[in-house]
Amino acid sequence: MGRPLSLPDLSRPVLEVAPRLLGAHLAAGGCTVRLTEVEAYAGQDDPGSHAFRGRTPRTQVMFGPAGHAYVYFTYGMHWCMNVVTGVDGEASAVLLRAGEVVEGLDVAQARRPGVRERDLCRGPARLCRTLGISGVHDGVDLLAAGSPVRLLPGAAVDPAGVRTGPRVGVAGDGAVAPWRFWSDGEPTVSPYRAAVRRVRRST
DNA sequence: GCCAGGATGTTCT
DNA sequence: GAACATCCTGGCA
Repeated sequence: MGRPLSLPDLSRPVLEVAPRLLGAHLAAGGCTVRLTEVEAYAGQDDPGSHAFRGRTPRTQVMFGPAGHAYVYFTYGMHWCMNVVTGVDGEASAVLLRAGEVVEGLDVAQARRPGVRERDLCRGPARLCRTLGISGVHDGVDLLAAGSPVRLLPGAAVDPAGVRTGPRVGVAGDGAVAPWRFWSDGEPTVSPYRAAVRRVRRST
């Protein structure tokens, strides 16, 4: 702590930007969230990225300039939000996995009745739901003053408290880059759940 | 408390 | 047709 409160240059490489987004604030839907867990997706270099197989209508925002929101719909009912990083055309982004509500808690709890405060933004889909983020926010400029979703400077995080981990499920030939970043000791960071192949109900 | 399984629609092969 | 960067509910310890 104690470092000046400022946002990282989002046009830098995603693995550099991701840890520096911890502690930043995300304001939307009358609430402000302090980011506590993020995950980097490096586009062409990450088999787990939506953009790995190339540009599609769905992922075209990831290929655009940094500072925009890439919001996608998954599992039939959940929205997840990324912050596009890197230079134009690189398709890298940072998935916002978890956060803590620091402003507008009453609004958040009204939107999510019965949910404990620490669970409001514990998980990428819950974070979006609590903030009211959906597909209409796909591609918005997070740095524009008039945007419905804004990324703002927050509380600087002690680099020593930033923990990293390789993503399980992504096969790496040799060393695997630490894709996930989270603030140590944050109750809003959920334990990692190994990817399980879902068995679909037979038709 | 933890674990297993179902839900639900868009995207891509 | 199958996968999917997930969440919620119910059952059991």
